[in-house]
Amino acid sequence: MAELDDALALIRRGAEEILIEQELVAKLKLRRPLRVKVGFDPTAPDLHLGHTVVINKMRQFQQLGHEIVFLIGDFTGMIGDPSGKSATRPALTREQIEANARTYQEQVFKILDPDTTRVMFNSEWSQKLGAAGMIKLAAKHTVARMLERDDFHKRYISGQPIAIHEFLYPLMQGYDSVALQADVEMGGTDQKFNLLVGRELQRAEGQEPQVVLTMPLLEGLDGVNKMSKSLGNYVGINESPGEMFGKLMSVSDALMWRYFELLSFRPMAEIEDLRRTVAGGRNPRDVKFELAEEITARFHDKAAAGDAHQAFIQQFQRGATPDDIDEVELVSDGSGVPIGTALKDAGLVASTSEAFRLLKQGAVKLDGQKVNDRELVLAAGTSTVCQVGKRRFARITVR
RNA sequence: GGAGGGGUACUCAAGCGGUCAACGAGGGCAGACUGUAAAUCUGCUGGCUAUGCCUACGUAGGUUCGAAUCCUACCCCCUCCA
Repeated sequence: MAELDDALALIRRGAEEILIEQELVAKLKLRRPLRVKVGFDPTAPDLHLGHTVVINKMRQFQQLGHEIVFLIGDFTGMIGDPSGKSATRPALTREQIEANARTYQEQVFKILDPDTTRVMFNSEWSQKLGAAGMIKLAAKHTVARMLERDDFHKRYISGQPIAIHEFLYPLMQGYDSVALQADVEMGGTDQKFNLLVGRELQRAEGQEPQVVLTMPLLEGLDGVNKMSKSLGNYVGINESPGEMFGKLMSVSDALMWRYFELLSFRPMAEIEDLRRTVAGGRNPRDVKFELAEEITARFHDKAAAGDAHQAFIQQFQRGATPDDIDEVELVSDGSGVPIGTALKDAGLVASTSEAFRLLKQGAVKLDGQKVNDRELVLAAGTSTVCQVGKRRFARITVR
């Protein structure tokens, strides 16, 4: 039974909740590959590390020999998951959805084994359901039950709008589980309600209900809010090695351990060892280097991660200018470009007003020299390394 | 269908005829301190080479010397009744 215990330990790692764990144990004992379903919205193929938490868990199931279904919610995508805010979703065309699906796979197969991952689209069965089937499905749930869902409840009592079609989302997602006869479905904790609906619908169809496994929502770089693109506290998996490495280095020491648990492929025992060395006096920064390098290497390669590490040390520990800074060429009428305009046009600041503000605050350096004169003009024919704050650089050449 | 409440900057939230580019909080950015950490302190936080001008308080009009503030219509949201 050691094998079963190991499998269970791996599945439990980082998981928020497993409903119902006893059922999972029973399923594992069957010694057959379990069908593990995870749904993805086809609208946002721009993945960040937060999304990879669940994908990493998929990978673990895959390593244990189970069947992974990567389900693209092209049908449910038309509804739009109500979990988020109330942004109206533009209807996607078939081509867009397929393009997004491809982008997904490119990104996701950096983590998952493409050979043993089944990619499916839920329109395959949802489309056939039709209006009649939809009504039948809707009859299986009550408004009161729907309002139990936390975000519906909150929106309801705080007077936020809830559109009727949003109620359909959990039902359709649950129907996916019925169609697939899923053994396990995973998602973020925000998905818990939807996942549980799947259990009920399966039961209603006489199927054995799926086990629901929720993963925590990864905290973003600020350590407070969940990682999301709109909050700007994310690390995109398509970002450059330098960006990725730098962003990972900016997480707090406390958050670093969370990232280790949810993002690193290292065994937990090894992570515990690292924790002990830090408790014993090792600089947490150095451990963070290891994390940043592992993650960067995953989405790029080992060499790139090493380079990013070196560049990081150069830039921040030695205060040097990074060597891969953006080159910007500005054209003037011969009289040069005023500093405010130059910084704006180079994309270092959003507006000349912001440029002036930052100048006043001493955040602007030209060739390493702090400047604060807003009347300054970058002369034609010169090339200047401009720095705004600690991280924004550009070499501005004026012609 | 009826009655009432509400829509202010990234978010929440004041303001209810001039002193409002709009209090306050959060967030964000910058500076100091550091390990580009966290915590803390300080400043900034609509645009325009600017001691001024322009655009903004749901939308469109109107009243007024002057409107986020008053009036009219419209749009959107919420609550209660049906």
